Amino acid sequence: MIDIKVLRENPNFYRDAAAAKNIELDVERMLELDRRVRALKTELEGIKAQKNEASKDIAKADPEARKVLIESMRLIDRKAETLESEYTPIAEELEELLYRIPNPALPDVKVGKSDAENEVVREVGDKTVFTFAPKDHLDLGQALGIIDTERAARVSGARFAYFLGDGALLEFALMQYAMSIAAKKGFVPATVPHLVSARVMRAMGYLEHGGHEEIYYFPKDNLYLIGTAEQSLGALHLDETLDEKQLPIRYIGFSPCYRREAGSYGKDTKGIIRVHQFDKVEMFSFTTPEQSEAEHELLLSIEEELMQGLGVPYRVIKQCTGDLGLPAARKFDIEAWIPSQNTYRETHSTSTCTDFQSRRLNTRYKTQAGETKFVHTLNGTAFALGRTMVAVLENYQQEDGTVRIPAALQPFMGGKTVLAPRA
RNA sequence: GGAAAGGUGGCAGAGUGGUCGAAUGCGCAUGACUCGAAAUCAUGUAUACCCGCAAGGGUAUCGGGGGUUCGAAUCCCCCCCUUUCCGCCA
Repeated sequence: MIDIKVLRENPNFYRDAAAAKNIELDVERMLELDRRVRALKTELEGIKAQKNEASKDIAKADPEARKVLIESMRLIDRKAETLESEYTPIAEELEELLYRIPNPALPDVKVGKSDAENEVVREVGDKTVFTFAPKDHLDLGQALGIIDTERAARVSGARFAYFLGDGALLEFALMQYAMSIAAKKGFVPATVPHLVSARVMRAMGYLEHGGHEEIYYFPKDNLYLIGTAEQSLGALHLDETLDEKQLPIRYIGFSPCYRREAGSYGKDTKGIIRVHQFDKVEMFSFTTPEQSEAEHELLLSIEEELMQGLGVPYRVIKQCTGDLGLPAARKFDIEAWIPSQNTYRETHSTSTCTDFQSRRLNTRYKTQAGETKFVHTLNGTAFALGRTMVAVLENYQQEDGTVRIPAALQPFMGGKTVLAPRA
C-alpha cells in the first residue's frame, strides 16, 4: 500500500514506477475516484453533524417539539442514505485499485523488463572442477538412499520428496548451522504458523496480480498455506505500534513452504529443485526507515557468510525492476553453482519492502519524538534447505558416488564427514 | 464438535437507549511544593480520516460486520477472538 497523499501530489511517479515493474495503472481513474470519495465524504459528514446536533436537541425537547424534530430528522436521514449508497462502492473500488499499486523500486535498481536484464553483482568461489562426469543431485540422492521422489509421487503426486536417513540429517544440519550463525547476530529463532488469514496474505502482497494462483487455499477455513515463513513472520506485529528503541527487531524462522507451481509444468521436472513443499530458514527484520538500507546489506552479507561457510560457489544477482514483484523495492538473489546444469540456480533472495507491507499490516513505531511512523520490513533467505542440499550434494560429490560433508555441517551431523550408501 | 461466560481508553474497571469518546483508579506528561527525591496537590493525557495556509472545525471508532431507532457501548442478527468445563487429539 502506498500513501495516497503522495499519489495525489505525484501521480506520474507511481505510473512510471509501476510501468517499470510491468504493471499498468489507471492513475487517472484513481485520482478521479479519490476526488469523488472525498467530496462525498465531506458532504456525508456534514449531514451526520446535523443529525448529531439534532439528536441532542431531541433529547432535551418536550414531547410536542420532539415529534416535530423527529419528523424533520427522517428527511435528513433519507438524504444520508442516498449519499452513503453512492459513497460505498466508489470507496471500495478506490481501495481495490490502491492495493494493486506496486512498491516503487529504489533509485539504484536498474529498470528492466525481465530477469534477462538482472545484473550480476559478483561471483564468489571457483566453479567446482571435476575429474570425472558429475552426477546430478537426484542420481546421487537415490544412490545414497537419501532422496526418494518416486514413492513421494505415489503418495502425493509429482514435485514432492522424501528425505531419508542422512538426507534428513543433512537437512537438519543445514537448519542448525543457519540458526546458530543468525542467533549469534541477535536474530530471534522462530517457528511459525503455516496457515495465515486472507488479510495477512493480502497485506504481505501475495494476492494481487495473480499471486493467489501460486498459493494453496482452504476455502472452508478461509486460510492460506504459507509459501514462505516471510508471510507469517512479517505479520507477527500486525496492528502493533512498536517503540523506536526496540528496532531493529530480527527473527529467523523455520518453516515448510508450500507452492502450487502453477504454470511451471515443463520446468525442473527432475529432482527437487522445484517442488510443492520444501523447508526453509528465513530471516525477517523490522527497522526504522533510516536503518533499512544497512539492514538490507546485513541480510545479504549473512546469506553470503552462510554460503561461504558452506563452500559452495555462488553469484549475487541484483534484480531489475521487471523481476521485483509487488512488494519489493530492491531484491538480491544468490544463485548457487549447480554442476549438473552447468549454471547457477537461485537459492537465496533478500528484499527490502520499505513501508509497503507495514502500511498494509498496520505495523508502526513511535519515534523518540513521539511521532507514529510505519516500520520498514525486510526479508532474506538463510537457507532454502532443499535447494541448498542440491548444491551441497552436487558440488561435494566424489567419483565413487559418495559425498563429502562440508566442514561447517559436520558438527551438526555427529562429526560424520562423508555420505555413503547404507550398507 | 457440545455447553457456559466474556471482549470498553496504555492497564484495571464502571456504564443496559439520549447531554457518553466514555466515571473512577493506576500509569504517563507538565507544573507547584522540596536542596533533591518520595509523598501530596493542580492540569493534561486515544487513534484514524476529512475540510482548512492556519487557527480551528467535522466524522468515525466501546472485538468486526449488519440491523432496529430521530438517537446504540447499551436492544436484535451474523462473524471473529478469549476463558472455563466436556469431547477429541499431539
